[in-house]
Order: sequence, then structure tokens, then C-alpha cells
Amino acid sequence: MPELPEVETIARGLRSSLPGTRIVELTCYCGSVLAQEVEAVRRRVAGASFTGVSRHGKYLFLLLENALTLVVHLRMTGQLYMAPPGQRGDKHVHLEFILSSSLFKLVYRDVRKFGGFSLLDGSRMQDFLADKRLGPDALSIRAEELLTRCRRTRRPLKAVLLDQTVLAGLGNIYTDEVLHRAGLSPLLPARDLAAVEAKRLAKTVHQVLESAIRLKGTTLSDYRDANRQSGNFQNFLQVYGRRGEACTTCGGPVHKIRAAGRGTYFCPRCQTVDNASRPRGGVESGG
DNA sequence: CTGTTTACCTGGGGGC
DNA sequence: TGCCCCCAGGTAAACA
Repeated sequence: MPELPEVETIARGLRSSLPGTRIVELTCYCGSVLAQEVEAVRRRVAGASFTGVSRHGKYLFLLLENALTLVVHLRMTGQLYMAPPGQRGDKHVHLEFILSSSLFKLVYRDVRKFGGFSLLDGSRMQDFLADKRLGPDALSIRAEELLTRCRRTRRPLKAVLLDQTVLAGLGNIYTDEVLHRAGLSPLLPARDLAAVEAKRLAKTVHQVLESAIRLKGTTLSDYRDANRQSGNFQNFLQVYGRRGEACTTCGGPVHKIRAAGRGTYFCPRCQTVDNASRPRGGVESGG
């Protein structure tokens, strides 16, 4: 599941090769991965050069000349990678950008076809972002802002961290890993978060994401980077996918529950709602 | 407005 | 070998 570290890894991979290359032709094998009509997209991008690559949360932005932007979301199983121009893809390849480069083409592959592209012109970008109501990027959010945003709701922390309008970039895997390392229960009502906990939470978010980026993301099944390489962070997961195994902190068994509609892994001993280190009921002074 | 549930889509795994 | 069923989950839409 591509989350922030996976999307960032792809962005970095593309950024080193894509800018400066020109789109010669767009071949579409499945129209549903394009938000707009296929022929309209083909006509508009043909001949345009890539100028840059950026990211916010799990959204990837491929910048083109003439203030055109291709917004990409990989959802569950989307892959965006460079491949030799002559390489033949399988039935899950839905989009191919034939480029001016003789070295590679840009390929979109997606087994479940949840993800896809939207072509926007400069004037529509703000509308797009406003419509998504994306929160601040998880890599740069500050503790004070995280605290403010958490205290707006009684929903459990798990649901709040997954909510892209609160914080953009965390998905199911990294949310569980962050909560475990921060010693916070996924079931804790976000409104009850103490300031000291928000500080710890923000710090842990940054640490986990940066560590995962260094290791080029987590590959459990489908994820591959822009060069089709697997990530390595799956070897460092503390709780995700480890039901019944020993907690790396206390040795107790990792539990799996359903929270916010998602499979949620955590250690009830290390991640309690009644955490003695957490000031309760607004007792915390200073405010 | 808030919070929860469902649809989208396909492959993989268990049971038989 | 193969059929049935369920599960995985990011987001949007539908729902209470």
C-alpha cells in the first residue's frame, strides 16, 4: 500500500530522470485510470515536456510545460515506473507514456485499478487541492498543529491519523507503527491527547517516515519504486502484520483488532488508553 | 455537522 | 484442478 514513504521514494526516483523528457505519445489500455476523457488527455499532453515532480501526502504531481499537471494517486496497488521503451507489459499495465528519451518510457500498472491520473491545468490545481481538503504533509507537521487538529474530535487516534484532511500521508501500516513507537493506543479519543503526547507523536511520525524513506518504503506485495525495486522497511515493522508475535518492547503478544474499519495491530501492554505518563482530564498546566 | 458503513476491484489463501 | 467465500485497504459516496 503506497503511503507517504513509498510515494516520496517514487517521486525521488522520477525526479532524477523525468524532467526534460518530452511526451511523444500516450497509450491508454484502460480508460478508467484517467479522470478525463482519454482522447482529450492524449491531445493535451502530447509534445509537452516534464518540468518537475512534487508530492503532498500520497498525491504525486508530475509537472508539465504550459502549467499542466498530472496528478497521480496509486491507492492500493498502483505502480509508476520507468521501463525500457520496448518492454512489453502484462495485462495490468494500463497507461504508457512514450518519451523522447531512448532509455525509458513511463508506465502505470495497477492490479486493482483503484488508482489513476487526473490532468489539471494551472488554474484548476487550487480547486483540486481545496476539493480534497488535504491536511498538512505528515513529514513536516508540527506538534502544536497536530495537537490542535487532534483535539477537534472524539474519534479514536487511529481514525484521526488515517484521515487525510487532518494529516496527509499516513496509511494503515505507518499509522500502526507510529502509534506503537509512540506508546499510544489506537483507541485513545484524539480529544484526550496531552500536549506532551502530541509532541511525542509528531516526533515519532517524522522518525518513522524518514526511516522508511531511507529504506525506500515497505514492500509487502505490490509496491515497487520508480525503478521497480522493492523497499526494505518491511523488515523493521514492529506490529503491522505480526498478530500473536512478541512485542519488541515488552514481549507480550501483538493484538489485532478492527479500528476505524481497518485491521489494526498494537500491543495493549505498551499502548494503553490509561497511560500513567499521560496527564488526564485537562490537569496539564500551561495550556 | 459528525461519524460510520459501503462500493470500487482483483488476487491470494483456506476449505472442501 | 477448481469452485466458493472471505480478506486486504485509500478514498468517495452514501448513510444515520
